[in-house]
Amino acid sequence: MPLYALVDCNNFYASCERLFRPELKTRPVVVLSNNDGCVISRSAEAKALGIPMGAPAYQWEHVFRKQGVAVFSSNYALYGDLSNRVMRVLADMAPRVEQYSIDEAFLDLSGLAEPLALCRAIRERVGRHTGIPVSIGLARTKTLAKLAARRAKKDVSLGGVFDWTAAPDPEALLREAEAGDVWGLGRQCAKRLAARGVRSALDFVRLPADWVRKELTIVGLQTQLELKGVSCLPLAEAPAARRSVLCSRSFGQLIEERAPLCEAVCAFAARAAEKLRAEGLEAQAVQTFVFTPRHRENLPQHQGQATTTLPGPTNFTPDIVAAALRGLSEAYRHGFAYQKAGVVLLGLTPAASRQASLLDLPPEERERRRALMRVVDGVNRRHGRGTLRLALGSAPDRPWHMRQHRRSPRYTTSWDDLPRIG
DNA sequence: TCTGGGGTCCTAGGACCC
DNA sequence: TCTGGGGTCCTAGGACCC
Repeated sequence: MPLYALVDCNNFYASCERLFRPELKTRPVVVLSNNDGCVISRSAEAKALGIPMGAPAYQWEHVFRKQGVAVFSSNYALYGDLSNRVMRVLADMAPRVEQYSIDEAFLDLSGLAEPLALCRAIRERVGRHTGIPVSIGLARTKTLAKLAARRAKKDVSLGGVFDWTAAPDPEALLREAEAGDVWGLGRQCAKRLAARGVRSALDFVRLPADWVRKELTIVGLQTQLELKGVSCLPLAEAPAARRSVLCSRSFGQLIEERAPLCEAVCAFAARAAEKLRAEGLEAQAVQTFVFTPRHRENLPQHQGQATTTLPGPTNFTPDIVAAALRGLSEAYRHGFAYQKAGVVLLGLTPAASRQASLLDLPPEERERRRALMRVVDGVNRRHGRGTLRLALGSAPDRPWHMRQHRRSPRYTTSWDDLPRIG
């Protein structure tokens, strides 16, 4: 019988910020999204203040001040590094690990003699080695393991680990879970289910399978089976090949003019190409998009999108930037105030297994370009992103750069930011 | 003044082919 | 008079996740 554990870091970003600021241990902590836009992580104390996930920061400033909430801009260098440390502990202790997100991992514990004891040991060691508190759920399927971990997090008396397989009355557990809390049943789904009188996970399990298949597609049916204890989602140890690379930002202020949009798109395309090279990939197509703000109906709305196919797979920044700018001239309409733009790279293939083509540049020229990109990437790695960049005007301190006023130091990944003692 | 960014998968519909 | 059917591939849009 299959057996899965889900290891979930508690309030991950907030916990990371707290690690290097022990005086915040009992204070409410929140972490804001890019652009300091909305709340994306909350400590238990912040949740207790009623600050919801996704809350726009400006609407809660008064609460932050009055309640002494410690507010941080997101610091992905820090979170990524701590995530790696957590994952290393898991890899050391569990036979098979699937990193599911920056703060979660599934473990396959099928056939182990003492899975519950192992989970407790894992929780203890992750805490001791990294300082990050985790909750662990143990169950026959991934979907049930998610629910179990949720329960482990909510009910402090469980000591951070909950074993669904040992529950005397699993139906009662499903009855207590809301349908919308089930992994795979999102907001739209929950709304449609509610209209049919489905409130709890148990209600959902009891729906006729053919109705679920028809109305919620194969994905909904899988979720239903998983809740019944039939495992449909295997552990994915090797990460799936990446299908797209995206770089997009909301601007610090709205932009109407073409020139600053070009600068932004140029910077996004260059950053996306950098990611591509870091993973040894090439792209076959470049998509550019622009959006006006979603939340302001009084402004004229426009979403533009255009995809440009490249003559052959490439990760050469100038080619990708040029394609992105061609896309922008199609996507852009004069007279709209844009709030966000982005570049997506599609049709990804490994650079190493490249198909030769008649349209290819001569080998010397291709090698010259590769060498150029190697130098640019090397300098930017050592001296900071954007040290070397195209001269299309993507200078720092532009109006489209994001706000990030409250970022913590890069304690663990930058020598200059090492914590000082005394 | 002010509401994130980065991914995946499924489905429907059209183009194209034989 | 009468105008197939089945397969594949691609894309756009929508839903989901963290």
